[in-house]
Amino acid sequence: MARAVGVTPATVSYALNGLPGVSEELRDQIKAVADEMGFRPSRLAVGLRLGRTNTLGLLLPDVANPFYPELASGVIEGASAEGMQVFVAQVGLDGRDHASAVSALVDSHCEGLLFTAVLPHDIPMLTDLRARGVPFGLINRRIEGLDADWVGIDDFAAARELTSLVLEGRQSVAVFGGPERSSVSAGRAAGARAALAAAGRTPLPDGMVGDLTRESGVERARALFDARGPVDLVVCGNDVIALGVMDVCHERGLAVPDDVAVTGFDDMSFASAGPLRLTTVEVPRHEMGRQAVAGLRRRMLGFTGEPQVVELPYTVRRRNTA
Amino acid sequence: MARAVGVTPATVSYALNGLPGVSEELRDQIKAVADEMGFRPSRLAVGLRLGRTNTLGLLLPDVANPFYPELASGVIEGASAEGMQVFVAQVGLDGRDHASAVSALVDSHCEGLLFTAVLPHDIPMLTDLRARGVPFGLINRRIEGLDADWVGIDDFAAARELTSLVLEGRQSVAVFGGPERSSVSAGRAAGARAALAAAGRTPLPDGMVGDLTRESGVERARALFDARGPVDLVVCGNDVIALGVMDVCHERGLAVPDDVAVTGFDDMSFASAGPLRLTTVEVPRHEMGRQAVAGLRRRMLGFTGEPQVVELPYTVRRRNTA
DNA sequence: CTGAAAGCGCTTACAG
DNA sequence: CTGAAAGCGCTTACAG
Repeated sequence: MARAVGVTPATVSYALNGLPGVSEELRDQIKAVADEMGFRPSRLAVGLRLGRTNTLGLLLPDVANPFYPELASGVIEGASAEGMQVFVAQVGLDGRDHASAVSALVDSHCEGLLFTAVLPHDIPMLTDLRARGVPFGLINRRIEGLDADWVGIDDFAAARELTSLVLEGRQSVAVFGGPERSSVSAGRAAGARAALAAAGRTPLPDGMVGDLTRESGVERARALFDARGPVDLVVCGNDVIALGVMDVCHERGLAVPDDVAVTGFDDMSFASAGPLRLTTVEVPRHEMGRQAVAGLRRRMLGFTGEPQVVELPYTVRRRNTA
Repeated sequence: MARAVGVTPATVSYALNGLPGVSEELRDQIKAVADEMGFRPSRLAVGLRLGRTNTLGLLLPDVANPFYPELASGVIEGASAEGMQVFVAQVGLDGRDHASAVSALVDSHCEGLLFTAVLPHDIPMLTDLRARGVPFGLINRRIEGLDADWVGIDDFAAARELTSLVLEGRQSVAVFGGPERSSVSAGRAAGARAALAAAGRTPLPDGMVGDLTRESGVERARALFDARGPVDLVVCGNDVIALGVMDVCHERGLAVPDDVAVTGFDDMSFASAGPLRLTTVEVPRHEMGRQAVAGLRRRMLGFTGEPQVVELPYTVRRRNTA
């Protein structure tokens, strides 16, 4: 490329990066030739030289839960708008493989990492990351005892609001939460309990903890109905669990919401499919991704202030399942 | 790192890469120190030196359609199993931004690219890519007139099989396909038509082409029912369209499948939600991703044979909507 | 068996 | 205003 114009690589670099020290005429000529040849600087070489790669890493748990792809979409879109590229790595639902995924990402000189499913046992890995000076942010889940940038919603308040809204006239209430150690699931379950407590009630002890899957919803609903017959209301930790609960209602001939009311959480696209129009909380997944990138970007640019906590607005959607 | 052991970087490189020319004793010592210090070679430097980055790029259209995340999951999993990392880039539904996404990926020295939503107008971009020696593969959609590695299913046969299966007793049949230029949508629509033709029938001309979205399903169903009243069967280009059609059936008090039968395509997880149990075709999305990586990997390793076409098995799932 | 040197493709002080 | 040189962190022929 340099040879084509008859100058040194240095001059090309100056010209293309708009630095002073090269005449306008020559600059234009170099730019023209670069365009013509389709010359583009190697990001590898630039990264190595500058120590800045414009790359970030995103860690996602498995994709059976459509929550994550939409979050990822926000991250990729936000990154792309800033000229950054995104390595996406996949980790187990329980955060298995976090460590190896992280080291692969760090080896590739990601300038920042975004985590979407942290659990308490990830603390050593994260403090190690911090010690190595790699900025990171948490999306959705957070960890008690680890101050870090975080983007999410107030799951407690949202669950309390949703539950209060549908509680009227419902006596026996089950809360089908998610994994015990997930801050998000814990917040949602606590919010539901708080709403019940405000009405002077306590939830049934059945099925409070479990996976955020449809199968888990099915299993827990079967066990619950076997043990207690149809209950009045099942508050679910996410829409997917709610789907499983409604599968069981259907299988046992129970009408939703007349016999059993059901609420979800997240407002996935399928939550309002056909006759099934789930009462749930809309979580701004895409925006969470964008905001997380914005925060990480600031860190990458050297911001060293206090951990930033971004709590986004949610929307309770009352439809026809509760 | 080299200094810590008191040898040159060269010796460290030899030791860590298991090359001959360094005593076992020294090798062990170097490995021990490397582990202790958490030393990991910079992928940037290795990439620059070797011209091999162990990185691939995946281009996805927007994620509203849950088809793609599961495909992406297969790609990421397959790549990870081979020690490769994946840059994920997002392009518009109609392949807008393909060119700029591709050049960003190429700048980052991706050794191969995987496309999931190519259209005929992408041909120049792809031939240019080939001219530059960057291997690529197509998943799901392909393009007539461009020989390239491809992984997918036989959409024509699957749609024909599905349609024949549910055709009995259904007189007026609409086919709600996807975008005209998508090979996948075209194949599915043609398969449905072939099944109809075999029964001596032709589809209604309404709504044959449209987006693969729920909104499009809603709009087309409304227009169809307005024009012709309830039809006997609507064959949809994917599950999401089918969802929209069933929304309209519900809104107009039409029973599925008694008044209107509906079929989908893809078998997304929500396709069998509660009372809604869509008759559809299961597409092995995850496996498509894995196979595409395997094929691309061979190319990256220098395989230059004929374009490889991998047609994966599908499964027709007859449930209760048709 | 080990060390010194060149080079991957850039950028950036530093001389001219 | 332009060119020669060093260096980012590695790997790999090439001498010793």
